[in-house]
Amino acid sequence: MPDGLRTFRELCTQHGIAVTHQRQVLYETMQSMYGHPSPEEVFAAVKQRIPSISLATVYKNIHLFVESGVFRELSIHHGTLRVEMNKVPHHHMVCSVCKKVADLPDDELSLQTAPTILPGGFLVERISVDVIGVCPDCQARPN
Amino acid sequence: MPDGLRTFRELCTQHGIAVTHQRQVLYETMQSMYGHPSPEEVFAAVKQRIPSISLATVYKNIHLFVESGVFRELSIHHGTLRVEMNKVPHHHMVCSVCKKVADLPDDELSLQTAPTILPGGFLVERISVDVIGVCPDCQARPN
DNA sequence: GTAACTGCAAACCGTTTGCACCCGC
DNA sequence: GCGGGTGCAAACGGTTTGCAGTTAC
Repeated sequence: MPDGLRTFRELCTQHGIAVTHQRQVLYETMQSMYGHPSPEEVFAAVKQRIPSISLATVYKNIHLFVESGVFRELSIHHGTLRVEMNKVPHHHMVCSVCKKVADLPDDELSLQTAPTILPGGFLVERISVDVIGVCPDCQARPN
Repeated sequence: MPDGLRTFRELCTQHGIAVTHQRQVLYETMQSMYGHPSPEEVFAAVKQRIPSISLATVYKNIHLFVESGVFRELSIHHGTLRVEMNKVPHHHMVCSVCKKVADLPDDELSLQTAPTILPGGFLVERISVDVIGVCPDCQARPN
């Protein structure tokens, strides 16, 4: 049995999901891609190894990977445009269950003033801190 | 001239945008709403004062407010699902121009271990730090 | 007067769903 | 053999666009 498959098989067992060819190729492809590609980009890449794969399968499995803890969602957001109207500097508490966003006063969690230019040449405008967790409502609610 | 209009007029002058009735009501409504409502929710609220307003106008003006600096987008993301495949703890540099996300090693910007439960009863799982700014490519590129 | 703004309807695009068939366990 | 996975096509929902009429400056 090739190494890749053995490893992937173990990973699936660990996370309680079934092993399929599509799943394995998807996983390997994602691992090999640089940065944070979109589902469409992943789809295009996987298609080179499995031309018949469908975009729906890619979506279903990316979600499965995220739900089962193999990967993580980059940013938890509502999927719709949200705007900041609070002028006072503050951070956000984002509930990973219900996705609600609450403001967190700056002084509960202070952060040093950042350097203006980071080593790589990135020009810093501001730093956004999201505290990800579970809000009181969702803690109380039975799952 | 009522106070609200005078203030809004000044705000528009400051940000270089024209004053319209829809714009003013939209602004006031958004200011008065709690949290971070979606465009649909804002639309529903504004409709109570201007029943004929269209959703397109709401979208156009929210974007205008964001572009001209009256409000700020809550989270800069691609508008599509992105997944974290890098297991090493790190933060992100998000370019506000091209929206690209690059990883930032944890040690360039360290953060104290967070309390597990915040004063409000929020259960913390992890803290996500985004450094928002302009990437080298976009600094070099003529606007 | 003219450029910008509004409202409408249609188009768009990323994502999800229902279903018939197929495959892993 | 059965339950879950796959591929397809159609549906969905949030957002954008083109356009004709209207308004701000």
